[in-house]
Parts: sequence; C-alpha cells; structure tokens
Amino acid sequence: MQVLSKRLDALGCEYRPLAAPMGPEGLVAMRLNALVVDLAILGPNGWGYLEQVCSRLPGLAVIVCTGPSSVAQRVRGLRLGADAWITKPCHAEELICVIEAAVRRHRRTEMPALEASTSFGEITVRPDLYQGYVNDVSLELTAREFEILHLLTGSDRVLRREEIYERVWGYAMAHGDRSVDVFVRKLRQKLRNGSPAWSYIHTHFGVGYRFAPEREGSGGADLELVEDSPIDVLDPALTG
Amino acid sequence: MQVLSKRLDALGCEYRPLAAPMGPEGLVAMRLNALVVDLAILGPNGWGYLEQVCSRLPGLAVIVCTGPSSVAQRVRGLRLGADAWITKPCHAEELICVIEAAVRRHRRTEMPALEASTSFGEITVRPDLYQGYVNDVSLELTAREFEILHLLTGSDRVLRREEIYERVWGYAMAHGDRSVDVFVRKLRQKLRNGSPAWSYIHTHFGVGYRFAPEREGSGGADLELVEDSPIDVLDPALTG
DNA sequence: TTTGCACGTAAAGATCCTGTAACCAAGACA
DNA sequence: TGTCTTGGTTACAGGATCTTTACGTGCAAA
Repeated sequence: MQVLSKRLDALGCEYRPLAAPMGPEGLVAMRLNALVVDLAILGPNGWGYLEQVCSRLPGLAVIVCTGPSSVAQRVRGLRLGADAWITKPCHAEELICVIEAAVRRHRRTEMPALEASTSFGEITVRPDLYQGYVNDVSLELTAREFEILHLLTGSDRVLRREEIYERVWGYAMAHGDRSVDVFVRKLRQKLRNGSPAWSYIHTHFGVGYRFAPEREGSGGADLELVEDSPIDVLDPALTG
Repeated sequence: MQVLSKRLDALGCEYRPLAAPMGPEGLVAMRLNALVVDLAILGPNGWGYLEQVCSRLPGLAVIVCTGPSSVAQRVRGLRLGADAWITKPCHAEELICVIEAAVRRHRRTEMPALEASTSFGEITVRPDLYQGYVNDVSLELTAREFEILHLLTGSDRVLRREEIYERVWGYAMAHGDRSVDVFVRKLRQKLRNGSPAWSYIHTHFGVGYRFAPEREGSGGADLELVEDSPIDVLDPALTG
C-alpha cells in the first residue's frame, strides 16, 4: 500500500484507501474510474460484494488484487464482472498498468468528442457545444438534458429506460427510478417551446422512448391534410 | 490450442488460429473482437508488432498470452496498449474469461446490435421498434404481446406454455395460470385483423403453441400439418 | 356417444405505467 | 454567505395494460 500510494502520488492520480467495503451507493457518489478489491480481506461475502458492485456499476473498472487463488476462483471473479485479476504479491507498477488498461478501455469510447452537428426536423444537435438549437436559437438545455437528447438522436430504435439511464448516468438504474421520465418531460417541454409544430420523442408504453422527428397538426384545424401551408423549414443553413 | 479450440467451439465462438503474424490491415478486414498473441513466438519484433496493432486498432481487445516474463515486460506490454497479460501455461477457461472481460468492456458503450427485422408470411417483426407490422402498418401490439410474438417467431418447434411464460415473464408459471392463453388470443386477433388470409400461431393440444405462417385459403386448407413444405411468399392481389 | 379436460373467448377488476407538478438537495457563482 | 441554477425525488391522477375469473366450445380417450 505504501509503495502503491507513492507511485500513484507521483503519477498525480487521485485515490482513496478504504478500510471497510463500501456499498454501491457510496461508490456511485465517489465517481470513481476504477476500484481495486482484495477478496481475501472481504471474507466470505466478497463474492456477493463483487457481483453487487459489478452489476450496479457496469461502467466501473473493477480489479481484483488478492493472494494465491485457484483457476476456478479467478474464473468466477471474472465471470462476475471483474475486469482483471492480479495475484499478490505484485509490483505496484504492474498493478497500476492493469488498472490503466482497464480504465483506458473504458474511456476509449467516451472520448470521441467533436462529432459533427446533425439536424432533425427543426432542431440541430451540436455535440461540440453541448447544446441544441432551433434556427440558431439555443434551446437552453442543461448538460443532462443534452446528453439524453444526444443519446436518443443517436439511434432510431426504441431505447429502454434502463439503457438510457445506464448510458447517461453511468451506472445501473435503481428499480422504480423515474429520473429518465422527468428529464424526458423537461426535454419535451423545451423542444415544444422551440419547435411547436413537431414532435420528437415518442413514448413506447412499457418499453421506453424513441426519437423520431414528426410533424404534428397542432397549429391548424386540419387533422391529417397539411397541404396548404408551403412552409420550407427543412435544413436551415446551420449544417456546415 | 486443442483444449482452447474445443472450449471455444462449445461456447459457439468464432475464432481463427494464425500461423504467422498478420498485419493491421488484414486484422481490420477480419473484423475481430479480440486478438490473442504470444510475444515469444513473435520474436524480437513482437513489441513493435504489439504497438502497431494497438495503435492502429484501438477498438480491438488485445490479450498477450506468453511464457514466463518479467514485471518490466508485462508493464511494457500493457503500456503499449495490451488489455491483459496472462502467463503460459494457463487454463483455457481462464484465458477465455480474460478475453471475455476485455471484450465485455469494449462492447459496453456500443449500441446493442439491433436485431434484424424478419418477415413471416405477411407480417414483419421489428425488434428494434418492439412492434409488428403488415405492409408498414403497425399491429399495435403491446410490449408483452410483442415479446410473446418475438419468442414464438424465434423457433420453429412447439413451445410449452411453461416455457413461454418463463422466458417472457422471467419466472415460473403458477399452476393453472391462463395468461399465456389470453395473450395468444389477443395476438391472434391482432394478427387476423392485419393479415386475415393467413394463420400464424397454431395450437398443439395438450402441449403448447407453435409459430408457422400458413395460408388459410378458401380452396385448399389441409387438415394435416405440413411441416416440411417450404412456403412460397408471394404478393397476393388481396393486399390493397 | 359420453365424459373429462384443455382450450377459446369475453369482460371486469387489479395492477402497472406514464405525464405532471411540486418539492428538496447539491453545486455554481457572485 | 446568500442566491440561483441544476439534478434528482416523491406524490398523485388518469389511462393503458395485465391478470383473474367465468363460461362455452372443441378435442381425445373410454
């Protein structure tokens, strides 16, 4: 621990030694990139703890660093969701490399920022500015609202709430959590403000939400036929 | 290699043993999820090869599986971009778990592979939209109805009620529960609405249900089951 | 043909899901 | 430190969906 701490300090890494195992909720609050656990110290509950943490925080890199073990034990740990298993005693440098490898793979797919802006109906999503626009007017989306919009616009299929939560929040959704619903509501409100004639986020009852820009006859009395109004609002010169 | 091949076959994994190191371009063409290399076999050029592959294919999981090594070597390998380092001799099972752990983390941020939509008779099942269609017209299936339809269309054999219940509801069916029957009825009704000339879900008395699109012609409705006869899908003049 | 089940059908009640709004906590900022 | 913004929770109402129940019909064996 002393050697490891010294090396981590030298690398400028933030870390926190935990004397007792911390529950998933506490780990979520710490916003960790990686967690190193010693199953031997955790005792017989270690397996359950490992499983709990891995399932609850799928985005967290979990490295098991413990004493001599059998193949079956290592297999079990990795199957439960651990990213790596390293046997004590080990060099701090090697452990750090293993942690980095796990975190690196985790971060890799987060990095691709600066995506091209794309338009859907009247709105334009700009990942580079973390904001959505209607005719160059900002929708005033908050960070989380934008992330959800960005995720939804990224695929045509129906996204289940659990998927949305996991990809935006970074960990598994608790049963009964309504956060996704609330944010979708806020999103819809802002989208409606900026683009009243369109509907974008569609509810699939019992499943989740799907993004698809569609005209809505909200303005006119026409129920279906919208042929009289020759309005060209498609593709403003934003997309550059 | 023999043991590993056998285990991979049992798991249904696709793999390809390479006698000689393959360049990054060749690897790209293979669309691999993971690559296992033995640095000892690669010889002195191994480090360069590892670096080249890891930098050219950042999305590829690279596992080094080689003989006894020093800490410095393992650190070097991981720093160059390897995702894991496992020492020979090792159990095939453990190696597979390490590969799975690396691939799992890689896959996490990807969109779940959207299953292809499949057609049966006149209907089309779209898993990405959780919905069934007849000529692009929605059947208005509820979430549970779709799940049952999706399950039934997934296999040709007769599915017992208990199987259906367990796979859709997620837990064992209580004795005397008629839910499956009720949902099959609703399904049949909606299928009949959208595609009156066909029958899709067939009852096997005392067993369960089986999905098989069959014409219900006014002319030649066979009483016996026609299991092996291929079904010609053609466009009858009936549809609109 | 009779008889005992299994299945099809329909409707009503219970349950679950979702939109909505109000509320509280945590962080940003002056 | 106080205020404002943002994130997240909870409660409630209305509606959609699911489950249960009941009864009629059809199948298969005796």
